[in-house]
Amino acid sequence: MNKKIFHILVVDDDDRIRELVKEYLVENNFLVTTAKDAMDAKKKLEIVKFDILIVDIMMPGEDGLSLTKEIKKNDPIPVILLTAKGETHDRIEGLELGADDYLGKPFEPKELLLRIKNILNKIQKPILPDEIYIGNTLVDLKKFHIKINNKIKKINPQEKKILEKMLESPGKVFSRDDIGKIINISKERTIDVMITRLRQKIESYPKNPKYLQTIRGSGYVLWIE
Amino acid sequence: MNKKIFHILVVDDDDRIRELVKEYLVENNFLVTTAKDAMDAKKKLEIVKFDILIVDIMMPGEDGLSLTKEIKKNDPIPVILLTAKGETHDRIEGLELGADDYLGKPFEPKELLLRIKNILNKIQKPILPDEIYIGNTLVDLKKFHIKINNKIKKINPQEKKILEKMLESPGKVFSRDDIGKIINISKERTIDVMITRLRQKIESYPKNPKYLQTIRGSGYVLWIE
DNA sequence: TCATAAGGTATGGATTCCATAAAAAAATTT
DNA sequence: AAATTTTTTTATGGAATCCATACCTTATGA
Repeated sequence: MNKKIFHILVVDDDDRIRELVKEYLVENNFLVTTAKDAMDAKKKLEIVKFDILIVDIMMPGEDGLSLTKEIKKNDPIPVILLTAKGETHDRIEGLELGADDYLGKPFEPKELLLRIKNILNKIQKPILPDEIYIGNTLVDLKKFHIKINNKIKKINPQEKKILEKMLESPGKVFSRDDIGKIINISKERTIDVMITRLRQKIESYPKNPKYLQTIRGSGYVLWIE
Repeated sequence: MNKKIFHILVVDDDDRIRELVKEYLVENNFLVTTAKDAMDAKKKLEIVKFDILIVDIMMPGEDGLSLTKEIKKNDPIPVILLTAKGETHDRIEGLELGADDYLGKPFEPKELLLRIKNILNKIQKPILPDEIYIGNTLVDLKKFHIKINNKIKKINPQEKKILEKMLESPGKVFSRDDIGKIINISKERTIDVMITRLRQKIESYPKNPKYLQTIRGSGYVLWIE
């Protein structure tokens, strides 16, 4: 049985780095395509589906941050940003934009490989059906709908994201940190608020939650029956 | 805006014609591979997946008809046959064998291009029936008509294109980018406008769209019931 | 049982995103 | 080339959502 071969797109204007990275990754059994700038990258993204993107922040023309932002709008593809030494601000901005990881230049190829594997581990997500039951509550993630007691309620994108993740692992305790990572938020109260809202939508008696429960000191769990 | 690049295999024993056709198609943004006889062609077909085949009927060794027949047994790939002048009988036989089109030599490259595009158009799109219902709204794409509440409204070419694509995948979320690709537009507001106009035509209550809905942050979906 | 930590929620400002009217520009028909 | 239709842009207001804060409630264990 063969493992799936992952296809990586490396976007960097520096020929040397591009080829070096490519060579190293190919040695490690990845399929690698390179692009020398944002335009080139977008062209290739339209034609082929990549599993992961490695993007240099500093590039002539459209820069890596902007490219990442644009791509992430339509595609949840994982992105690793390459930043020149000390670009702390960019790093933060990059992560906020939805980059999944970053790596400061100069870097050890081995380190890059590590990050890639790390990300690939994470993305092996089970595919959820469009309609899922939580007790008698019908959740339609695609439509952003919840049907409870014959009433239809709408959920918003953030709520959907959280629900989606929790539905992938019913019974698993999600710490606030976990949830924060899903929707890029850190304040604890804010996360509580989102949970409250979700309860209002999926529970018949939100004050006595049956499915979306609090684990004091640890976080929240979702039970689906 | 970039389109998918199609890969064409040209099979002809005549070097001159092979190169001429190749050159012309490459100029028109196709990826072209050539083969000088049936054996050569089959070898290449095993290695790479082509989108379309152009085959000369008259060839030393296995001829074009036989080759077509053989290939079509395993692969529904579209084939255009090239026939010498006056080979009427072959033409008919060729079409019976499953060739998708034929072209009599000598031909204008432009004519070949036309046939290719014609075929690619067909295989690209799932075929929709002429009349489709969206709820109680009757859409006739061919006539550019929409019949809603017993009134008939006209849709414009662009509107038709969008509707067509969305009807091919009801329930699929189309990002503005997706829609932009359909009609070659990039401005987001412009796309909003087209959606608004479509709503005016297919929805009974355009302000509360039931079928053509907005997915905030993601795009638009069309539901047909 | 009381003090304290942890969790719940109502509220609202800021921001982002979307709808649409109206006008300009382009394409098409007459 | 005038008229008409269609496409595209622009401007604006409004709505949805995000996110934080303040204040309230509940659980826990000393």
